[in-house]
Amino acid sequence: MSVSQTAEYALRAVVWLAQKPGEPQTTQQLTQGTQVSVNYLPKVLQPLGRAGILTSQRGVNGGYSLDRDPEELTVLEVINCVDPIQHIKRCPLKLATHVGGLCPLHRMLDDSIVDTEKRFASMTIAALLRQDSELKPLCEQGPPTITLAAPPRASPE
Amino acid sequence: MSVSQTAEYALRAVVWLAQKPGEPQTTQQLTQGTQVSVNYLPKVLQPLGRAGILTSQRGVNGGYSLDRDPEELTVLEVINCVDPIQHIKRCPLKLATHVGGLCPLHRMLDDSIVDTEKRFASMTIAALLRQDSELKPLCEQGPPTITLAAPPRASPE
DNA sequence: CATATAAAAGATATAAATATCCTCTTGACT
DNA sequence: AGTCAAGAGGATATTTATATCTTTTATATG
Repeated sequence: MSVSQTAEYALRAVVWLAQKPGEPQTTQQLTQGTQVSVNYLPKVLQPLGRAGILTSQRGVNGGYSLDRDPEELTVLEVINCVDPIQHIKRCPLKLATHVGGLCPLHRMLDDSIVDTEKRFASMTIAALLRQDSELKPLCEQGPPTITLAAPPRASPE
Repeated sequence: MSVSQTAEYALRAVVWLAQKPGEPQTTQQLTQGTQVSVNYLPKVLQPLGRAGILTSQRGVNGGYSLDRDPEELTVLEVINCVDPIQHIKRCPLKLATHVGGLCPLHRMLDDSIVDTEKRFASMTIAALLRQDSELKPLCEQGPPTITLAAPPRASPE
């Protein structure tokens, strides 16, 4: 994939939270919504918390909530938070004469990185939600809260 | 990086071989030219051989040589050979209603993969060599063998 | 045909990414 | 204050990617 598994998990979580404004989501709920392992999810969310993208509340009725306006939050920011995109800045071969520039091969590889980065920078979370798609991000078609027609008792696994 | 280390190594090797037509290169020579570990290089080159991108000759005066016209060989082919680019074809969450389509999030991630792929597909090895750059791919300007001659190069890391 | 050379192939080691588990701390609400 | 829900953080496990090492096989050349 173009981004790491962890970064993709982070995006899932942020997109999910953006669809639940004002409703702090517990790890259980996020797991249900994003299909990310309940064990791994906290590890993914912590850097997002430190970066101020989301806030977490402990204790009863706690959970995670998005702390940024989805209109102003870009996909790139989320990715860079958990798994920063690395440019090719110097010649990986450390050739003496290639200091300060890249040869055509590495120039091209870096160009593709820059392009991807631009795409991610110009895409906000809100834009994803707003998209005219048959499919809502991460959601089954029915009301997301009553996914299982069962009480909000998360089933194990 | 946008491509795996192994894929980047493969590109280095192919670019190097393209600059040495008619001169089979031993692992030693390729190592010198590409700075890829002499132990790892064969592992990288073998899939390229199986795919008919290069040929190898054992024994005295043996080595690897490019078996394809650089004008017709794309960066994508080389990459796909050692580390195929994977599209997002199905919803990674396995949502029942997302069969046959991608939600905006995964649509966007896949779009970026497709874009990268297009760039790689439209770039030939010959185009890399032909590029009007100060720097030749992988090569020092002077004779590659005398890398450590120059003293006044105490540039920053 | 013997020998030196060079790649192929397999086995093993190391490092990094991903995932799991367990304990500690926080905070809301009695 | 006591209690319990819920995240934080550390330690560990697993998997995958990367790298190394050793043995085997092919081949040009004397």
